[in-house]
Amino acid sequence: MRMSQEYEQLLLKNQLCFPMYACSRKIVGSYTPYLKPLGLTYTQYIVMMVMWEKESVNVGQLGEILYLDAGTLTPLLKRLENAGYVTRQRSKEDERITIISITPEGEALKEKCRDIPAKMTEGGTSLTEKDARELYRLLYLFLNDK
Amino acid sequence: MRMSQEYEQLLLKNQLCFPMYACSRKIVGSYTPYLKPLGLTYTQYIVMMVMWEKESVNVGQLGEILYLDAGTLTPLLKRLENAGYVTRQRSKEDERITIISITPEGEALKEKCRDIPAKMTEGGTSLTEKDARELYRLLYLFLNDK
DNA sequence: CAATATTATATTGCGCGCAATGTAATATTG
DNA sequence: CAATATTACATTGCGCGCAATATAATATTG
Repeated sequence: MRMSQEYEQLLLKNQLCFPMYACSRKIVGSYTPYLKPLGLTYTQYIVMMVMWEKESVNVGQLGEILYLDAGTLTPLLKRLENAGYVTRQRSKEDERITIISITPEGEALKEKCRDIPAKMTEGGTSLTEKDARELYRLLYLFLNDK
Repeated sequence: MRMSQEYEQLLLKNQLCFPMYACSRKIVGSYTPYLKPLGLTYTQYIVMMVMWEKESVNVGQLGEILYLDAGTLTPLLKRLENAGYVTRQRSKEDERITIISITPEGEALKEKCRDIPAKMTEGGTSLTEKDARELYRLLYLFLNDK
C-alpha cells in the first residue's frame, strides 16, 4: 500500500537535513582524540583557527565568520582566556566592542595543532578527491544561500 | 610569502568539517519556525519520525538509527513522555530494555507535521534536484563509512 | 541637546550531545 | 551454580547553541 506524498516526505531516509546533522556530529566527534589532549573542544578549535588567521577580532566578527552568536561565544572566549590563549578587552574607541587578541600561548598552540588536519584525513575516507571537492561546493552553496 | 603545507591546512576555508557543522546548524535552525509552535525540538522531531515508522522501539535501536546515545535519549524521551507522545516501559522478557511506544497523541502529531517537509523545501534552495541527490549520496558515504 | 533608537556584548535558561560512571538484569564461565 | 563479565539504560557533569532578555555605549532625531 502506497503512502501519500506528504507522509512519504516524513520518512527519515527522505530527509537531507538528518544525514547532514548526523555527519556533522560524527566528524566533529572524530576530532576529539586529537583535541582533547590539548584541552580544546571543536568549537574552541575553530575559534583558534580564526585567531591564527586574524590575530585580533571582535566578538561580532567572530560570530559572522563562524555563524555563532554572543550567547555561545562569550563564555567560550572566557574559557580560552582562562586557558591563556586569548585576551578580551573593550575597545577604547567604542566601549561596546570587545576585542579578542591572540597571546603567545595561543600562537604556540598552533604548532601543537599542526598535524591535526593530516591525521584527520589519514584515517581515510572513501571520499575521492573529486567527491570531497563536490561536497565542499554543495555545502557552501547551502551555507551562503538559503 | 607562501605558507607551509601543514599550516595551510589549518585555514578555515580548507576544512570540510567546518561547512558541514555550520550547514547542519543552519538547516536544523530553519526547522524551528515550524517545530516550535508544536513544542518540538529538531531532535525530538527526528525521534518522532522514527516512532511514526516503527510504533515501538527500544532505546538502543533508536540510538543506532539516529546516532545518539542514552545520555541524550533518556531525558529527551522523558520529555516526549511528559508531552504524551510516547510511553516508556521496561520489557517483561528482559528488564534491562526500555521499550518506547507511540501513543495516539503521538500519532496525531504526525498530521500536524505533515506539511513541514514541503514548507522546508518551498523557501527554495539554489540546490538543483541533481545537486541535492549528489549531496545526499556524499553525506551517506561519509556517514556509513569512515 | 535631550529623548529615542540602535548596536555590541553579556546574561539567563533550557535542551541537547557526549564522555564517564553507576546500576540492575542477563549471559557466560569455570 | 556461584563468580565474573557483559549488556542496556540511567545519571552526572560540562560545554555548547540559541532564543530571549538585559545592559551599557553610541547614533540618530526632533
